[in-house]
Amino acid sequence: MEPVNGSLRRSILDISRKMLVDEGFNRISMRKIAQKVGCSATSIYLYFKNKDALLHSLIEEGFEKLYEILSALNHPDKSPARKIEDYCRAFINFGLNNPEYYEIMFQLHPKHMERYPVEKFRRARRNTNLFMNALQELNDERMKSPEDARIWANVFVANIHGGISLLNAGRVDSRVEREKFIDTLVAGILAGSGELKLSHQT
Amino acid sequence: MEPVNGSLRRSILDISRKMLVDEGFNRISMRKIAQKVGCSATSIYLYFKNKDALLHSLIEEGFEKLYEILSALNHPDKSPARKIEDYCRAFINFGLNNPEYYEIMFQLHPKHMERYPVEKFRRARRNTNLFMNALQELNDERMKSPEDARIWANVFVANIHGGISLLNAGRVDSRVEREKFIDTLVAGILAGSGELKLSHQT
Amino acid sequence: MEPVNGSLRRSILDISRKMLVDEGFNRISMRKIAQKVGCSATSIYLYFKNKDALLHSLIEEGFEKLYEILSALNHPDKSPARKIEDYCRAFINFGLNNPEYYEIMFQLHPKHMERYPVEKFRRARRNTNLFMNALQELNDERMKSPEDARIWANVFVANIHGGISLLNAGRVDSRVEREKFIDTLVAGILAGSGELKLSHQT
Amino acid sequence: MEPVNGSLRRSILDISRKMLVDEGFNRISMRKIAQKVGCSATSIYLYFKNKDALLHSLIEEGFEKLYEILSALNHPDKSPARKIEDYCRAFINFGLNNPEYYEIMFQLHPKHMERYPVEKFRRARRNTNLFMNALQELNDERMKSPEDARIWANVFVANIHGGISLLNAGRVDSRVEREKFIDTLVAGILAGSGELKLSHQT
DNA sequence: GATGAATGAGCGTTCATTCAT
DNA sequence: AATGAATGAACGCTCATTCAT
Repeated sequence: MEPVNGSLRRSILDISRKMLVDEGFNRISMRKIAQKVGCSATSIYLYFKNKDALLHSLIEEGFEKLYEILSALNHPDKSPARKIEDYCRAFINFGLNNPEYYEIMFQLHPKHMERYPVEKFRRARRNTNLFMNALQELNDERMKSPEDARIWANVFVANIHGGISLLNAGRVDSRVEREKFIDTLVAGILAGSGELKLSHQT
Repeated sequence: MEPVNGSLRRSILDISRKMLVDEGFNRISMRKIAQKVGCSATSIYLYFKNKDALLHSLIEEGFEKLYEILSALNHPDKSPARKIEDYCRAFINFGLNNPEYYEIMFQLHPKHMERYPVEKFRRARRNTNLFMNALQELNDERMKSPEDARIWANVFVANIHGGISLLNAGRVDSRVEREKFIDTLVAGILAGSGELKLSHQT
Repeated sequence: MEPVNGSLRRSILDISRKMLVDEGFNRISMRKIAQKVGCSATSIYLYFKNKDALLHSLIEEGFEKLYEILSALNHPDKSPARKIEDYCRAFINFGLNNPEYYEIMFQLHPKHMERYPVEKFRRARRNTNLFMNALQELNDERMKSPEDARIWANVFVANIHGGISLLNAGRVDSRVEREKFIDTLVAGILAGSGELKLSHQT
Repeated sequence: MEPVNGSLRRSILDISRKMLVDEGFNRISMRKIAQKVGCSATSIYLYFKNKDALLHSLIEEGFEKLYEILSALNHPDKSPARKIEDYCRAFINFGLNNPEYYEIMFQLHPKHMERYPVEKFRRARRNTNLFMNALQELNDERMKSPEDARIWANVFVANIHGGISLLNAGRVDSRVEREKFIDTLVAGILAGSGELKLSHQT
């Protein structure tokens, strides 16, 4: 997968990622990427079989990046509740700061991406698993079984995702302050699982 | 579903709505719609000024339909908690049963739809307002101010939306039962706002 | 040629003539004409076989109109030199005030208008003939034969046409005052045929 | 004329120039050009940004070509009167022999060509300036000021243009011999400016 | 490793025109 | 006398991709 000389490949990924965030997936074309990278459109095909393959690489990188961010918060001396809150906030920040990235990671329907090997989406699970593990560390009886923790972890991710998605799509009532919305969203998530509470009031 | 006679406009709406979910907004073309409808591409322009106008009509229909469903649940003799739960479940059902509508209603970024009059999205508020009103009926001190109720209503919608979105996108862990996921999602939402509880255990 | 009820036909001609001047021949469509007239596009076909036929009618009217203007200047008690100058100025005014009209009358290549019966262009000759007749009234020996007068008449029209054409196309040096250009153009024409002079200096 | 190898750009220019006179600017399409050239419509865009840019190139080439022809006649040991007559005849020949160039150079209204940078039309001035310079070399008091010479130069060009335009459009009376018409046109121009005379009688 | 040349397919849209009523 | 419904053809243009070098 790695080319002999990786620098051009790297540039293509970096630039197309930025363009993705700035202009949206359907608006970027191989031509435009090549132009910004400073190579010919043909050259992209040396490193990526086609546009889809480039997209797949971006998705993978996205999941990787998010996992790096979240797993860095997983200090052993942190309370599980605190971990969960930190995960939530970091997840939200990631989604808001990389909206188009986020779109291809979580909103792209597999049907629209048939060529993408489904199993790769499982990488996303690693992120959900962080939530699951923290939930199991809680002494909550509802979370004792791994099945329950998994369900709740998926629900948490869904809640987070819903917030990011509506914010990015501009569908949150404009009279609601962004900050308060996020705080309430996180508070709701934590409360939802039972005894969790926000670590501080804002 | 066939154009047969008269309502070609209706056929165009129905078919393009269905195509939306199968192929995504940017992948459907006027030609393809026409082909499936069984008319010429030109004919679409007899009923819709352009592609955007067609999409706008679909969005409007979606909001209208959802509001019809939710507002029908707003019986005066129902407890506010029960109302909220009913709203949640009906909302989720709508999203899962009409993924085509859902995608354009909640996932389409305004940036990609610049010509859509933003004010029309305010129709969506009517749905959020149903939640808000029910929340204010609760004797929860956190919901006393309309501002707080509005925030929570938006958070609820975000939570619901996140669940629908991940389910439709096939991003919920396949080991998690769909039913349980939905129940937990709703339970989490209700618990999130404080004293609310599921009306029945599953 | 006249329809039973001529009013709609009249409206179509008037409006399409105005649109022609305002927007150019290729920019007007049957649809747009119909819209401005306030009838259906189909209705235009009741009075004109097709778009070309409508254009032909406009051309005919143009020649007719120009002839009306020019022939009105042909008073018997006017000197031939004065007649010629009056013709020139009236011709120029017509061309400048009806630029698009003018274009279809004088610039439209027969090749592009194959369906237009060539003989109809002979109507335009009536205008040239006014010049020819006036030239023959002069006691200029060079104009004695009708052949010579005809040549000079055609040259005069060409000179006038050249001025109108360049002015309308914005191809006259912008540092040259429009008024002076026209005066010099007319002076040149009159001098060109020998002893003619401008009736007044400006 | 065939694309053969290398200069596809050249073929596109040549062929579209020829098509221009046969079919008119608005009637030629990128597709039709491509078809005649023997390449794909897309390929044209490799050499010209869009249809307008192609047209602009043609216009520029036309002005360049005409200037080459006229300026070659500007020998220092030639009398100004002779220069002017030579310019006239060469100009006319150019217009009659290259009607395709001519149409886009002098007949295309800026309104229909909004994107063409107006300043480029100033190249055409170089041609008018040749007339202007020759006129100033005359010992004609009416031409002493540069302003007057400029006006007369523009009038000369207008006269020439009118003749070419009507000839090319087939609007000169068919009973008039082409040769005589041209001779008379030139004679008229020369006489128009005062003491100029044809260098020979035909 | 990199590219310039080239293309077929497709896009949203407009057009003149026809036909049944 | 007039029209609404419908369409085939064409438009300028962009796209992802290929291929010879």
